[in-house]
Amino acid sequence: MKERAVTIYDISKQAGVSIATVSRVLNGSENVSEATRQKVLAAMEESGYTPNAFARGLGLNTMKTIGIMAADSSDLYLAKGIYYLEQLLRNEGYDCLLCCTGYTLANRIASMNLLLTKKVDGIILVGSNFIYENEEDNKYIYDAAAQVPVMLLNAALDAPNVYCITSDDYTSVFNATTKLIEQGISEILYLYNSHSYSGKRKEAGFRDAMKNAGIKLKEDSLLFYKGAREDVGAVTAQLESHWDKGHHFKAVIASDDTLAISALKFAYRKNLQIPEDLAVIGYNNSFLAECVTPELSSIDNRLETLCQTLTSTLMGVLGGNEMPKQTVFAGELISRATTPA
Amino acid sequence: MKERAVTIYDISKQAGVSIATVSRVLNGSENVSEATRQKVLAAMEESGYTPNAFARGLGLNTMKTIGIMAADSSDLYLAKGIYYLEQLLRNEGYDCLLCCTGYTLANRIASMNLLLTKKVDGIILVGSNFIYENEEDNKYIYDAAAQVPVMLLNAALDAPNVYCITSDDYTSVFNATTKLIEQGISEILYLYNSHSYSGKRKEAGFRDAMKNAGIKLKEDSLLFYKGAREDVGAVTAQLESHWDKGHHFKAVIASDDTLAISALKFAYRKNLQIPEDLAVIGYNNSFLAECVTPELSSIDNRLETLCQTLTSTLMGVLGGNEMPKQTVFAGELISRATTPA
DNA sequence: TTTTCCAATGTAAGGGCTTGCATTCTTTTG
DNA sequence: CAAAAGAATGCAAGCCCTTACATTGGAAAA
Repeated sequence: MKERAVTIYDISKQAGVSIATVSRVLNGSENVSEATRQKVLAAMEESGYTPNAFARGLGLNTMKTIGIMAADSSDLYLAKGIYYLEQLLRNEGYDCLLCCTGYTLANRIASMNLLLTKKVDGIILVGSNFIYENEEDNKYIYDAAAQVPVMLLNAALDAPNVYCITSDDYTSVFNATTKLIEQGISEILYLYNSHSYSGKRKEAGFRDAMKNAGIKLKEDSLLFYKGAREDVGAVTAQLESHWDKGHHFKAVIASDDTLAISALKFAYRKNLQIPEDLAVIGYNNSFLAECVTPELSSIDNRLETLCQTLTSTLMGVLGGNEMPKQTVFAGELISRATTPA
Repeated sequence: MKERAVTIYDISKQAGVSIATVSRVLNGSENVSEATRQKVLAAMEESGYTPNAFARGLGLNTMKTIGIMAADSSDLYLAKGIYYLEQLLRNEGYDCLLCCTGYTLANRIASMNLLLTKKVDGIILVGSNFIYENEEDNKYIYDAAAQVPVMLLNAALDAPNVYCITSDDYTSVFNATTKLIEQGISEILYLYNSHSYSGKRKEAGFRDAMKNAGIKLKEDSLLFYKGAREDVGAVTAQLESHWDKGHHFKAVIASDDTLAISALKFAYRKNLQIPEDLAVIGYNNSFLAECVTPELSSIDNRLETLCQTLTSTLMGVLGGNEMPKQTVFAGELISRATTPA
C-alpha cells in the first residue's frame, strides 16, 4: 500500500537547495528569497509532497491538535458543543481528538492520560460534570493543566492554567422562576438529575427565586431523578408517582430539555393542559424544544457564544497571551408554547 | 510549563540496560527476560515515564488514530454513530480524530487531506452523503483509499481498500410501505430530503412497494424538501402547502425522523388524528422518536450493530486480514403510536 | 575601493524511538 | 566436553524534520 514517501530530501534535491531551506518555506520563515520559495513550492507541488506529521511533531513538539472530552458525544447538547468547537478549532488550524469518557472518574483519568500521551496542545472538557465535589477527585484536571491549558465549558474551577467559560445558570433559572411567579404560578417543581457544577448553580437559582418571592419552599418542590435522563419513560413515571403521592404543581422547571420532555409526557398522561394546567420550562434550548408539540419554552445558554469565546481564549493562551480565567455569559429564556404568554 | 521530559534514555540508565531493551519492553517484544522487564517497568513507574508519541510515530509510522468524517456531528443520528465508533475504537486502542465537513465537496477534500497528513491509520465516513452521483467527485475517496483503508457507514462504493457497512434501507422501506398498504392505507406520501446513496435506496423501496401492491404512483406521492431537515417549521409549511394544493394523503413515510417530526406538527396544525387520519413512519429510530407525543414509529437500522461490524472489519483490515468488502444488515420497523396497531 | 552589515542559504546536531544485525552468554546436543 | 543452537542484550543506523550557528555574497556605508 504505502510506497516510500516523498521526503524533504527529495524536495531539496529537486529544487537544488538544502533541506533547511525547504523546511523554512514549509514553516513560512521570512528569510527565504521569493525566487527560492517558488522553486521549492513548485518541487513540492510536482512531487505531491506531504510533510511527515510525526517528524514535524518531534521537531516542533506539537501537532496542532486539541483534545475534546465529553461524557457522551451523542447527548444533544454536548454534541452541539462539540460540533461548534470542532468547526472553530479547525478554522484556527487545529484538529480535534475526541474522547467520550462516560461518567466515571477512572475513565476520565484514563482518557486524560491518553490525550496527554498523544501530545495535544490543549484539552477542552465539555460539560459541567467533569468537576467533582470532592476536591481530590479533580486532581486529574490539575495534573493535566500542569502540562497543557485546560478549558472548561460550563464549569468553573480555580486553578493555574485552567480557563472557564460558563453561562450564568444561576441567574437564568432565578429569572425564569421569578417570571413564572409573577405570572401567578407559584407551585413550581424543580426537576433535575445532576449535582454538577452548573446543576448546583441552577438549583440555587430556583431556591433563591422562591425565597426572594417569599414562597416557602417545601422539599417536595424539588425532584431529583437519579438515572439517565434519556430514559424518558422512567422520568415520566417518577413524575407520576410524585404527583400521585399528593405533591401537585402547576409548573415544572427542568435542568435539561430532555427532562422537560418527560414533564410534557407526564402532562399528556395526566391529561393536563399546557400551559394552563402545567407550564414547563426546559434548559439548553436544544433542537428537541422545537420538535415537540407544544413547543418547549427553554433557557438558552448561548452555547455558540460560549464555544467561540472558549476557542478564542484557548488560542490566546496558546499564543502566550494573558487571558481571563473565567468568562460568564448571561442566558435567556426562550418563550414558546409551554409557558403562559 | 514543560520541563524536559523523561526519555527512554533516562529509563535505560536507571534500569541499567540499553535503550533497545527499554524499547522492547515498551513494545511487548518476546525477547526480554522477565527479570529485566520488571526492572525496566519499575524504572518507568518510578520516574513517571511516558513515551513520546511523535518519536514513536516516526519509528512505527502510526499513532493508532482513526479519522472520522461526518457532515455534522450534531445531527442526532450521526452523533450517535460517532459515539458508538469512538467507544469501539477506543477499546481497540485507537483514538479518533473528528472532522465535521459540512456538505460541500471542497471541504471534504480538504478534510480528507488533513486526516491523511496527520497519518491516521484509517478513515471512516459516517453517513451516506459522502458518495456523489458524479463518479469523478468520488475521486477523493479513491485517493484516500490508496493510502489507508476507508470505511463507509451507510453507503456503498466498489473500490479497492474501501469497505462498506450498510443497512438494507431498500427492504426496510419496502416492508414498512407494504405493511401500511396491508393495513388498508394506500395514500402514502414519501417525504425525503436527500438523494444520497441510502436516500435513493429508500426511495426505491417505497416506489417498488407501491408498484408491487398494484398502486399507481402519482408523482405527488413523493415530496422532496430541499433545505435542511432541521428546519422543522419550513418542512411543516411545505407539507401544508402540498396538502392545500389538494394532494391529500393518509400516511407519511419520512426518510428521517426529523422529517417525520414535521409531519407530526403538520397533523397537529391540520387537526388530523394520529394514526387514524394520518399515520407517520420515521427513519433511524433516534431518540427523537421517544420524545414526541404520540411516540413515533420508526425504522431502526441497527446503528450499533453497524458500528460494531465496521470497527471489527477495520481492525481486521489493519491486521492484514482479508475482510468482506460489503456487509449489509436488515432493518426493522419499530411500531409505536403513530401507526395503526 | 574597502569595510560593515544583513539577507539568504547551508551545515550539522539533535528530537525520542524502532529495529536489523552483531555480540554475549546460556543451553542443548552428539 | 566441544560444538552448535538459541535466548538475551547491545550497538548504531535510521525515521523526517527543525533550528542554532556558520557561511556566503552582495548591498550599503565609509
